[in-house]
Amino acid sequence: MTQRADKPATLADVARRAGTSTAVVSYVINNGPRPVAAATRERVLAAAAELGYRPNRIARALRSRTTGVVGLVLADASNPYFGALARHIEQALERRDRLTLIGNAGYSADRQRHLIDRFLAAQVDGLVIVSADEGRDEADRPETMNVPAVYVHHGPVGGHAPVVAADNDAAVREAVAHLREHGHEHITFLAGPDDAGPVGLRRAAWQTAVAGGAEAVLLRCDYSRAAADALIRRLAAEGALPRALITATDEQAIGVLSGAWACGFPAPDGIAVISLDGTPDSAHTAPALTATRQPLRAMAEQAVDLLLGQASRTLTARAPLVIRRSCGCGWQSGPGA
Amino acid sequence: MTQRADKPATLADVARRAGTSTAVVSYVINNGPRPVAAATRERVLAAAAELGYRPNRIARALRSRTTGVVGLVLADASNPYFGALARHIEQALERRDRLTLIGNAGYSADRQRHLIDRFLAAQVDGLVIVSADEGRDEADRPETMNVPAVYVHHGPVGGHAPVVAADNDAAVREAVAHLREHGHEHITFLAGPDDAGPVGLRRAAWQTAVAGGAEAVLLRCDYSRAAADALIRRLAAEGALPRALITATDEQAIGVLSGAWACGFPAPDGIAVISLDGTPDSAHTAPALTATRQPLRAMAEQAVDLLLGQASRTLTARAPLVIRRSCGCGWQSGPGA
DNA sequence: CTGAAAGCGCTTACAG
DNA sequence: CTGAAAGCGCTTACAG
Repeated sequence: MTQRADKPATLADVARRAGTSTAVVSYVINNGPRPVAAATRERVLAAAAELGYRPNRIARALRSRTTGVVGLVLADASNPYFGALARHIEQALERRDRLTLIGNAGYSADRQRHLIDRFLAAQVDGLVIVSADEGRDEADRPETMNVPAVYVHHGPVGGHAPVVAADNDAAVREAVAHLREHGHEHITFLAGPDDAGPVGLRRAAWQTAVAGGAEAVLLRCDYSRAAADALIRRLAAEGALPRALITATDEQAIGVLSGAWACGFPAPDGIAVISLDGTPDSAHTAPALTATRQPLRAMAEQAVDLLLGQASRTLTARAPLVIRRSCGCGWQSGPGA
Repeated sequence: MTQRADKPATLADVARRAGTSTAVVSYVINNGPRPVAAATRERVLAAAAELGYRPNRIARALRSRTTGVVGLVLADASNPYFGALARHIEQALERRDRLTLIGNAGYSADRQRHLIDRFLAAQVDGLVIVSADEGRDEADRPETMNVPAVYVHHGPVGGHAPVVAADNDAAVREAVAHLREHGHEHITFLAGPDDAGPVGLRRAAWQTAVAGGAEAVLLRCDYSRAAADALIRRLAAEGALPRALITATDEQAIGVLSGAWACGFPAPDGIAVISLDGTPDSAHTAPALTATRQPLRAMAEQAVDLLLGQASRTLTARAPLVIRRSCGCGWQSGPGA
């Protein structure tokens, strides 16, 4: 059936073959905006099928000023947390028949701004921004440009764009409570290099949760496994290894686990660890990581609905604590076992 | 300087302001294909700057039939190996002023085909395919469609498109040799569920490398951490845990490490492990994973050069063995220490 | 319900 | 070196 032509068939080819006008062909291909007689419709559909007609999205975009493409700005796709988020966002977009343009900003505000400019030049219908650090003013430019934007994971301080993120406060409270059930009084927190982004929120939530309890130590390091690994080794060497630690991110937790193991203080006996960024794969560390499970798919769905105007309310999703072994829980038993 | 207009400036606006034709403006914006007098050029540049002119890539694409967009088909962006590859490919493309459309095929040939169709409809200038399993014939369609394609990590059996991959044979030989230096005679291999993709090549290379030695056991499981973890637990329960194991992928190695730890046979004493997919983060497992380091950035650069016609030869890059602890090596010492 | 035609913003022969 | 104009493949008032 499909034509063996060198050139792909155009709307005009279909119209000619169906003996009608390009307007009518457009109406049936797009189911509107004008009605078409059933008989005509059949002829058009048949002609399109015979010619193997595929609409040229570029031409459509030029005329209708909507591309069906959304730009996704990411800090770093090789971080599994962002990678998983990217996958869910791409799939949510795909379900709504949109294409995803991706860019890695690499934790740099300059690169992020540059990527957004390129996406804007490509006429994206919207922007999904997964930023790790503080969004500067430039992150707000998209609104200015009349392109809808939504932030996932974290948004800029004074921005107008919606922000989709999990409930950091509840997650931190739950982690602190769980470590207390294990009998820990000193619950240390491992934050990022500064209080930027959601990690700042988590740090604050921890501060509040441990207030009134025993003295609480705040640790900081970069978000890489390597940095956390090195920090733990240093602390162990100084005899200052915490007994119970909540890490802001999975990557840090993984570094803590490997560092502690290397120093002879493996978790959970040497150090009890809970992470706040749980991706599915955090189950396969040694020992298995107890972590807050970020509802990535729900976040992606909501972000995309918001972006495409199919939802209006921003609801912060619950991030439940998934209890595994790094906190000190036994195989099947609860705290204290 | 930038105009406060609601509508972005067009080529025609710039031409009007510079008192020239759109053709001339196009020539200066694109540095060709016709020469322009220096004075005219200055006027055009000034006008463009004053109006904050940004070329409309959609219009350009419709006219010139080249979009500056490349489609990247990936098995799964939440797998850190693919995520890292995706990041390098996007950045290589960005350096050459191309945009990257991304899609997750989720290990499904149907979804991969569907994604390629969508990318083709969006008029991509090329396709980068990072396929995990056997590429079926449909993976070859791109050539038919006159869109250049390049496979990274693995290509279909009888395809014409170039394939960029690391040297699996050499990597496997090196891993086997290293475990032998540690005194292991029985070197087990953990492959995927079947011999599809590069893993099949690695399996074959292992077969060859161990031929003539002691009896060699082949294991298989899915590519997830969970599957490898479960396999190891089962083997341990049966008393059939191998003493030395090469895993086809990092994800499997991580699952092996966590499973072995959970069973009381932690690596490297309980089981010596080497992985063949080393990403930078494999350094932060417990114990640190000895692995073949895939030259991801070099692979991405080469793939993109090949795609854009800036390179013609496919050279398989060396994937050196990075010795850490899971093979049994000590802190600073070599094999046997 | 249908058709002829304008126009989206560019690029590029073609003619000066 | 420069300009007037056609045309890329669509969508969509507008007029029948």
